Formats: sequence, C-alpha cells, structure tokens
Amino acid sequence: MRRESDKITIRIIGSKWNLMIIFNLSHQTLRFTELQKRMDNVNPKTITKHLRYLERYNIIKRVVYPEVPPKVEYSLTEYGIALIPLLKPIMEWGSTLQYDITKEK
Amino acid sequence: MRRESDKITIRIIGSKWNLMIIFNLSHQTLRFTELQKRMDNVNPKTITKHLRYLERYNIIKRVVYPEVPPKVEYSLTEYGIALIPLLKPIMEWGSTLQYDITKEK
DNA sequence: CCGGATCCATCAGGATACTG
DNA sequence: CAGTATCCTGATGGATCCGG
Repeated sequence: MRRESDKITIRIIGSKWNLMIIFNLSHQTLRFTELQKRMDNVNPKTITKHLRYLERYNIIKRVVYPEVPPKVEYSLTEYGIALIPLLKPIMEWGSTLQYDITKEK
Repeated sequence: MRRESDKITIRIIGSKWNLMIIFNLSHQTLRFTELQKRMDNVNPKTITKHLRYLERYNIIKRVVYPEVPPKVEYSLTEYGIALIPLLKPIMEWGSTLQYDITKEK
C-alpha cells in the first residue's frame, strides 16, 4: 500500500454497503425508507451506520425537513458525484467477469 | 442496481482483502509468505480464502513450482491487470478525502 | 514454505419492537 | 417516517498447531 489515504479509500469503496448506497444515490435523491427498499430491505441499523460513515467523509448529504411526519433526504455531495464516473469503468470491467467452475471448492 | 453483474463486481471490489491483494500484486509477482507479510501478517486462512476467490474469477494466477520446499507464486492475470488503471483514479479521488470531525459519533 | 484444521473472540447484520 | 434499542445468530478473522 503506497499511501496512508489508500487505506481509507479502501475502507470506503471496499464495502458492499457503501457502494450500494452510492450507486442508489448516484442519479437521485432518496428518503430513508426509499433507500432501504432499494437495498433489499436491509435493516435500518445497517443503513444508518453506513450513511453516517459516508456523511462524515462528505460523500453524501443529509437534509432534514422539520415536518411531521419527519422527512430526511439523502443525496450525493459534489465530492460524491465525482466518484460516479470513476466507478463506471469498473462496473464495465466487471460485466465481463468469467467464473471458473473447475475451481469450485 | 442496474445489472446482475454489478452485484458480483461489488462483491469483488467491495472487499477490503480482495483490494489489498490486487494492489499488492499490481506491480509484482509474490509468493504466499511475501504477500502475507505485506498484508499486515494477516492469518493464512483469510489470505487463502480471498486468493481462491479471485482465482476463480480469473483475476489472479496461481503457479505452483514442484519443489521442496514448496514454492507458489501469485500474480495478476491479463484480466486482473486491466483493473489496475481503473482503480488508480479512485485512489486519487480518495487522496483528497476530508474527515468531518464535527460528525464524530 | 504453503497452507489446512481447529478453537475462539469479535462483530456485522437479521429480526423485531418501539419512540420522537 | 426515521431512526434507536435489544436480542440473537452466523460469518469473519485472529491465534495456534500441524502436515505434505
């Protein structure tokens, strides 16, 4: 590992949940429940944990509307948006993955 | 998530260990113990598990030399090498990450 | 030297209930 | 609605030992 920042970067993109959140917010703002629905109805604790983590690194934005019932919207920040075009080529790369069944354990 | 392949891709790059292996092999072939040393001396079980996983997807290559003592070398395949230039921009992106201490929990 | 086998601690995440 | 709290289970990874 060359740089210290690489470890943090790996901790961010090396996480299934973080990636799923980022992808789901990549082209739209979503409320908590909407996001949860798109993430296979994972339990709220898991989502909250990763949302807070991404928020701390200024990758996503959390906007609370002081209403009843409560309304909270999540979206990517400028910084987070900058990640999307970098992730795209990797997904393209992954779309041609070949699973070797002979190495099945 | 748009495609089925995206889920697999996320399972590959959304893993700390997989990323660390790929990075460590990105510019050199390494033997098991050398790789282990560079990965903070993580236990062999963890390394083996992820090496096998990456091997099954043709991302890394495992070459066994029938010697005594045994010698096994790991390196990226052509397919794995193709991932490196795609990962680089993301590491650059991550090098400017800002941690927001006010959102410390 | 390359791992597989075993035992154990930790933790992520599921299920569910509940509140501001 | 947007979480937090609680309880629980399964997977992950550490530590150690051992064999080919």
